[in-house]
Amino acid sequence: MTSLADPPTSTPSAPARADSSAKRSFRAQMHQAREDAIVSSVNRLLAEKGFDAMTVDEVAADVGIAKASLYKHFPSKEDLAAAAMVKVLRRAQAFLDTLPAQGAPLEQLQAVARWTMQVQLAGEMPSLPSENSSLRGALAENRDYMDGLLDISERLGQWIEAAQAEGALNPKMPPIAVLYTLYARACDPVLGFLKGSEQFTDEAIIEMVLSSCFEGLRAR
Amino acid sequence: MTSLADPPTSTPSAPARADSSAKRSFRAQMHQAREDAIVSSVNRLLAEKGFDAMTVDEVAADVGIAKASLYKHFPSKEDLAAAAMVKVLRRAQAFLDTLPAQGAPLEQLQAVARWTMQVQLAGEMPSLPSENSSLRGALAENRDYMDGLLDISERLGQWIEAAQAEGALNPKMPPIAVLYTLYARACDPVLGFLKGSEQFTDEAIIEMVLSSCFEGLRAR
DNA sequence: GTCTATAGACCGATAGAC
DNA sequence: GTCTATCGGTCTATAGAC
Repeated sequence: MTSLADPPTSTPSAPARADSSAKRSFRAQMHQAREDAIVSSVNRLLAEKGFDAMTVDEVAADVGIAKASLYKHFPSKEDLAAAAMVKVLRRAQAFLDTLPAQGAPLEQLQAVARWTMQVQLAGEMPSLPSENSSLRGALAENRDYMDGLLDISERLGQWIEAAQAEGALNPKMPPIAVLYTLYARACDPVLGFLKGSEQFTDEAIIEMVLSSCFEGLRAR
Repeated sequence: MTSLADPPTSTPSAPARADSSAKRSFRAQMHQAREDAIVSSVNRLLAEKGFDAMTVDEVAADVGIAKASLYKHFPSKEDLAAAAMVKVLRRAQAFLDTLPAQGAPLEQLQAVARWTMQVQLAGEMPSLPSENSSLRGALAENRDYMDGLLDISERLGQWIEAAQAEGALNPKMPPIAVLYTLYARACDPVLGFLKGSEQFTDEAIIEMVLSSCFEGLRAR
């Protein structure tokens, strides 16, 4: 009875509007809006407390809906978190799309690192437990997540190899190590530490970490 | 920690090892041995699962004692973790003591970073949740922990400033940022990622991360 | 009438505390 | 070994939109 796939002819009484403003049924819009609100809340809560400390009651309260309604959208807490992770991957992909295709590889990589740190300082970078937890498994099963992650790694990998080929990046470093090092900037605790010291602006913090990442601590 | 049957001693963390025929009662020795075993187990479990995922039942089972006995030694899970943290601080202080006092500051700092990464790869670096959690507060209240952390920060700070003064470290970087960056190496997820790739030895991983930390990703 | 969201009680398991 | 709190997840009954 429950047809998840929405046929285009859902509302019989609704006259087909001009295609310019016409869209899915009112219900579907509400559904989508609620789902966006859920993912947005989860994203923030995940960023500020982490997966284990986040409770689904909390999410429901934050969104302003009943917990049972949450489970109409996502069958488990893991799926909730996975949806948030997929969202940031989509955001990252969208950011990559904005980068000029012919830019210098090194600058592309720096731009990406800068972006991930901005997202983290904005409190919008979900922190997933690096090792343990049921999340690992759930994410590994999630097609959207894995595809997105692979796509991003692929694109960064191209730039890394190009930057090494043209002598901009240290060629002695395995590309995989460079990739992981960049990913690690997204959850670098140094950002939070420096922010907590209240001595620097967000911009200054990002430039410092970016510098230490690419230029190193040693004097040049 | 509340010392119930502790003889009046001036120094809280006495060696207590060499005195086989010493004054300490048999009970006290047993007590100490059990406590060492507990802290050791907590240290390992904390390193491999983190504070939230670690249960005290697990700790009791791992040590091989009753859960109730745990509470004879530590009044709460937080104190358990704090004891493990204090232990690694003590190890770190002991390591700092082994460094030649007249060594080049930069090399001292590199040696410290290398040591923390070795400890982490050995699965002996307890990972504490950087932000949230009740642990933060408990640690901030713990005198031994705060004193040890301050002492280490002090000594590293001296080297950092000395290294900058002699032009070995980038003088544009605030010392506090350098300090946090070095601390962050102790919990750098890149080590685990690279180890998981099974392409490198532990030594190679450490040298790569050490290089990226001090030399930077960019070609020199 | 039919569908769906809501509020809130409710259950089972687990973990910390004692 | 027991108590108690919490949390993930479910269920029911009511209300309202179509």
